[in-house]
Amino acid sequence: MSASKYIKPTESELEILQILWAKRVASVREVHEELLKTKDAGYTTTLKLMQIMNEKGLVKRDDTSKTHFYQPAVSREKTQKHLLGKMINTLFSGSTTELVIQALGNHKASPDELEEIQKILTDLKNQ
Amino acid sequence: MSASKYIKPTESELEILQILWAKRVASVREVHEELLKTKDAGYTTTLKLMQIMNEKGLVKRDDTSKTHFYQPAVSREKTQKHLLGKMINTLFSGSTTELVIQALGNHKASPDELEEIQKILTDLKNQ
DNA sequence: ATTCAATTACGAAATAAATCGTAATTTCAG
DNA sequence: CTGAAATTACGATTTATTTCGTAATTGAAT
Repeated sequence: MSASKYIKPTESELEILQILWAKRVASVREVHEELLKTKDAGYTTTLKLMQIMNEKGLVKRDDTSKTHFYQPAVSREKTQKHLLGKMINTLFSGSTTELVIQALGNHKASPDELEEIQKILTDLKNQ
Repeated sequence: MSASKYIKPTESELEILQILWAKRVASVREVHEELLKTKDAGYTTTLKLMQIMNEKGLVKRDDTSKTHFYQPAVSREKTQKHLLGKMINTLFSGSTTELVIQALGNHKASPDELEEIQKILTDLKNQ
């Protein structure tokens, strides 16, 4: 039973993972086009990053055809959980409540979203 | 009107800021002792980091006496807001709601805390 | 004044992350 | 088969971050 060490994606790697989580699978070209919408880097930079991510086990690569296709190899939820936990510790003195309050305060949510949160909250209270 | 660029603290800098936010003011020695509780680094490493943070404007230094005293020069709230916003964007597709749900789901809160969150939520709903 | 302990200053090295140029490879159209 | 276009491989460079050794400075005790 090996505890398969968590690999923390870097900033750039997260940007790529985000795209892969949305697309499920994509070529370097596709990811790169998407990245260009928000930042500016060369194609080979994206390629290299994705190759490194493959070595690290952050993505899986299908290289049966000329154009390689990449998929996330780490789940969005687990990654969120890890990084959120870390942020709670290093920035909110370990208080989830503090983070939630800060989040709700700064970024307005729609009535629908508030209802959704209310549901979760009610569930938790009734447990 | 210069928009005084936001400086993103690095991981290590955040650890130091956390300590300074709690203590309000501290010497390098004090910060270092505190750091040792959770990590392991040399004294001059901490010193250097704090000197760099001073240059960056992340902390303010009082060097009237031999032992210099440092204070945070960036507010905890603003830093939380920036980094939380960034995380919401790069990890929760811009959805605060998703983050809140994830946070409430993973890290259990006490009844008191749930009440506190409930208050905020009720306020937001009644706005 | 001299010495000692603590501190700061400085610079360099080690490590990590991101970037990109160029060469090699692959595929497909002709 | 051959050439062109696209892609991958590789290595080097750059930039950011962290680490630490050593020298200089300070202040207090004697």
